[in-house]
Amino acid sequence: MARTFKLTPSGDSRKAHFTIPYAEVLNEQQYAAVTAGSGPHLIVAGAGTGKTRTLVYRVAYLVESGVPPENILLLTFTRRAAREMLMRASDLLDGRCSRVAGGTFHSFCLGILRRYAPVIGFPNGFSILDATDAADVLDVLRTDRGFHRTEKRFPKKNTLQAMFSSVWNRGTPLRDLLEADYPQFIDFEDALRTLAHDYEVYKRRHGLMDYDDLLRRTIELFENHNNIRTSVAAGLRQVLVDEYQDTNAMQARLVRFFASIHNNVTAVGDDAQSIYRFRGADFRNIFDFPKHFPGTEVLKLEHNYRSTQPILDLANHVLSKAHRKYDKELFSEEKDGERPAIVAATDEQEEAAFVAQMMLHLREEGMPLDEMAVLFRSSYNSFELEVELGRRGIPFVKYGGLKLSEAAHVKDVAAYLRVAENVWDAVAWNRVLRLLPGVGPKTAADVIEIVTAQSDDALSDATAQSFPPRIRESAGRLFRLFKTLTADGLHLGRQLEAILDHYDPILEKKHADDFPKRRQDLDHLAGMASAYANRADFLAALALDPIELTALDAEATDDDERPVVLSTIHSAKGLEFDAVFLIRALEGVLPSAYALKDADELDEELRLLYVALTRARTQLFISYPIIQHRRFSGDYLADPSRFIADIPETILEPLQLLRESPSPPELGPHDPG
DNA sequence: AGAAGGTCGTTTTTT
DNA sequence: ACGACCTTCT
Repeated sequence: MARTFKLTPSGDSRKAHFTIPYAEVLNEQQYAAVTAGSGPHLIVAGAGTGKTRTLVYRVAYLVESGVPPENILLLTFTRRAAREMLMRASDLLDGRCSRVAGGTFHSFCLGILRRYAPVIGFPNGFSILDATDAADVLDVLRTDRGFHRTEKRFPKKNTLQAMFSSVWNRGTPLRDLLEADYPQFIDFEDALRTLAHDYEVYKRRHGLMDYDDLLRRTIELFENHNNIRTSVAAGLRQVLVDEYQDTNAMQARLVRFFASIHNNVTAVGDDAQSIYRFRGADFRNIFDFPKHFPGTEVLKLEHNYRSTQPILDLANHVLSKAHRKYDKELFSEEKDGERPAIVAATDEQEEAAFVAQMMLHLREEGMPLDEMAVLFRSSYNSFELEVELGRRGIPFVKYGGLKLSEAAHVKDVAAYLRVAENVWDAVAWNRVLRLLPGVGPKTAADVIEIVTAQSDDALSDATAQSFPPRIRESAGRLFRLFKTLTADGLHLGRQLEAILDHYDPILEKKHADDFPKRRQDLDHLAGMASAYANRADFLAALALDPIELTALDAEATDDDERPVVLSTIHSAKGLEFDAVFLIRALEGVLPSAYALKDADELDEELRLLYVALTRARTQLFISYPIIQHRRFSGDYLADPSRFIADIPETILEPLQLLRESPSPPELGPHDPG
């Protein structure tokens, strides 16, 4: 490691003129965190204590203290979070914070790798594989090796992808992972190693990186090329990390690299809100922070400004039931407020009717719709409610459902762009070739072999002529499309037009039933594309920025009233609302059926509930259906979640639904007395 | 042989 | 609504 020599600020910058009255707008603990000096800092912040606000002000403070914005890095959990925080910081300082670098670990690493990829044997224009793409590659390799014809059941593509991803994200050797989580596949250890090796070779050969590669290849780059590590870290005078409790070992490692020159890190997190264990996150990371950064100053934020005391009473009560004890007790300045309510509905439809009707009631009392949120464990938990809201004309957006970028038609269009960007991208080739009539797995594989074997002009006419006669014509048209796309200086919007011309008839044939809806999505996509400077940026955004499908719909409807939010609890992290409805509080849902046998996993489900409850400012409703309709197993009686059973009525108030007979169901007012 | 079409069983959370 | 798997068509 290079020797370092620290310059102390000169007299001038020390007397920086501050335009923001920090001491007046922040409480004492926040002020201490915002104005903390150099060196490593860990801010342990409970839910609703102004964590985001503190980070925003710290960014502004650093800029005002004379740190150039481009030397500050703000790492957040989503790119949306980074954008919002930097916008707020910029508002505080008339735009001066807009040049702060911000984003997710994945997007920041992507930027580094784009620059240095050739150093580790990848093209600058390497493609990014999402989890589905990665699984598809593994499926091809699995078949090539003949593992689909084993006597005993061999793991399927999605399982393989999950297994290999866990090895990296959890830092567990394959053997240990198999013993702990996949004992049924333990005999295949050697075969799995072979497959993992094939996968590495394949990605390198075709210029592909999956999500995990973005992190581990950056680590590899820093480890093997000290000069690159030094030059990147030298430009990062301040590193701020949000949601530190949800980082995994690779991310913690990256933070150490980023801060390895200046040693100025501010990490913010709450161990009680760690909810990404399945992705290798470990809340213990947050306690290891002081070990990794000697001399860490630990600061705390404890005053809750978000929720009323009755809501915090429930949250505290729930958390106290955790296996592992948290020394955490949230207190609010707002002592009054309504008790959270628990509602037992007869079935999912009644639960949906209750939520919809209570929303309309709150709206009549003056609460804006976009100050209400419905939270749930899994994205499909809201299907009945979506129907009900549609019936009543209540606008909504849904976060955490199916992503636009994961829809088949969007992946198809992206595949054309990917081939244009990286002709060796076999995954994209496979996709576009399979769209041609008469092309299945075999023909596609043969064509990919021919194309990727060309060293210079892969898209030449000669290449096209070597294809089987039956696809020569359609492949020729495909090649002409790629010629158009790669022509110099063709605007991205034009490129999408060319793709849609080619793709339209294919889409119409493939999805005759819902062609107009899908076509509309693609028009949105083309509209979004024009905001990007080039193909690579657009493709990166598509791969790393989740674009929710219904969020697009909401923009399109141009309604004057902002919509209600429907969200998975995971996607609601960091958000807050006046009223929160938590639906499907059932055994097998929250906690998930997958988590029932492991104490650590159960604790994570409980923290998930804790996160959901602490999103609420003044109103909190928990509900569950007594009878669940299951499409396959028929109706059955469900048990309320163990986490909310047996809570004293002084903390969680039962709310009886009264139905006016015969129908439609009419609901009683919140407080009948 | 390899593509296309039909049927059955199934759904955690995300970069 | 989607994938895995099986059957039928070219």
